[in-house]
Amino acid sequence: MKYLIAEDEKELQQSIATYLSREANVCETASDYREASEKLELYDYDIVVLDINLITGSGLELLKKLKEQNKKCGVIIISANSSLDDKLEGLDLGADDYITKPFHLAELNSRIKAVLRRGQFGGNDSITFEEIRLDTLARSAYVNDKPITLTRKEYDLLLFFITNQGRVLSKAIIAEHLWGDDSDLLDNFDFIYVHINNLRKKLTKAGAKYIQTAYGSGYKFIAD
Amino acid sequence: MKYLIAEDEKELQQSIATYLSREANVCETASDYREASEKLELYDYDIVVLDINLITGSGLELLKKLKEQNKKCGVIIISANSSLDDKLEGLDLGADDYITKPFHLAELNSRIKAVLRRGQFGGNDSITFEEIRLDTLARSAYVNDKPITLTRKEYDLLLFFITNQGRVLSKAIIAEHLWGDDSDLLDNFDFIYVHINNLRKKLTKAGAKYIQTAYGSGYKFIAD
DNA sequence: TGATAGCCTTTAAATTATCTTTAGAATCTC
DNA sequence: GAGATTCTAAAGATAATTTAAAGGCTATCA
Repeated sequence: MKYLIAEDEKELQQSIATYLSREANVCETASDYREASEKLELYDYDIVVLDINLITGSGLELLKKLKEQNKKCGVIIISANSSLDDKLEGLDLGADDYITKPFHLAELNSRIKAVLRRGQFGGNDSITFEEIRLDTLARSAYVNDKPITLTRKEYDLLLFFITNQGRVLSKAIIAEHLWGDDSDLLDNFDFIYVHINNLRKKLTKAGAKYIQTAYGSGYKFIAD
Repeated sequence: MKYLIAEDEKELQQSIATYLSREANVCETASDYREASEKLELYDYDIVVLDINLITGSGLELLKKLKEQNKKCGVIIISANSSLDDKLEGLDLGADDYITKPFHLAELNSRIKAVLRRGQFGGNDSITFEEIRLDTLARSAYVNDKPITLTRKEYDLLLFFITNQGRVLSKAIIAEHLWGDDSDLLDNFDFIYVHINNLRKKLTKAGAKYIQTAYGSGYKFIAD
């Protein structure tokens, strides 16, 4: 999972980011309207935590743009005052949930989880593809209802594949989504081969082989 | 796609080139003003990554010249300081985007992709010609919505044909665009025959035959 | 109009690049 | 510190690209 925290109060931003980076693979931040807008244009996120009262521009504006571009990421609004108007307008514009300052990080986290569940996984805690089922709460995987044990990276990789089924995913895209762009690894993607291989072995052993190699460009997850 | 990296810090230049050469067909470099200027005059590029602070001459100067020559390539400026002036001036002069040092290679890559999308493909991820459709994100090709598997060179060749439809493309032009000028291959273009033949076979088999031979001058892609 | 030289098509083999797989070292987690 | 996970390195397998070569086609000029 890849999150973006758009919040201009540096301290709050940092504490949110620190807390959530335990949950997400990649947790990036934006400190003003421009940065947030730019990052949203450049990258795909699963979740955006958006402060409505960004100093340099309205979060609502940003939200509007986001939804016009038809991005599929979930949006959770932070509003400073408890004025209902902002919240309602935000929800009208397509935000998935809101939270009012001050709040507990744990609450934000569980709201995010709820949004992910509702949005990406169709209101369900589990997401399925053919005979594969992922329990997103427990982060566990099943093939034909028999559990298979996956490591964290394997689970993340499988989830990324399933949520992007049919699309060719280059090693660069996979690396960006699972490792972020702040890593030393990024001049050498070879380690991805190993994870692909490990995941493939486990899936194949359980009778599910959907990871196809697109020679020279990446991998794709597809039913034959 | 053909990129030029105009950057005089050797190390940075190399790491950019290494990263981007996974994405582009041809990724050439220029280490000073003269070299960059020369290459831009001689060859066509889809993207130029241009350091504004080239030691031996101003990148802005180069940009100005480029735009006067009305080249259609996308330009992304690298600026060392975060001084807004340089950036704004750059954008004024026709740069398509800018990025400030230090930056992540993945970000540069995403910006390039965005510029290409906006510019060359009219803001769209897929590009069509009659019953052929290319999904530029997935690097996959369809004829009448049925997928056809192309190798990397075949895909690149087809994309080059479609984006230059109707125009006679000499083998030299094709070679320059798909292989660059730094190769040993270039005193003998015969290998292009093989790629043309392979691509033709696949397209014909799928019911699309648009590659016409212009005897003695090249090939062109055209509806009958 | 038919001989010829240059250009193109096609196939197969050689070379090169990319991917798979394994084993073990480094790192993280409890 | 023990066990699991993640990453590195390298050898082997597979697919793509290039080379080479034989034969067909096209324009040109006797």
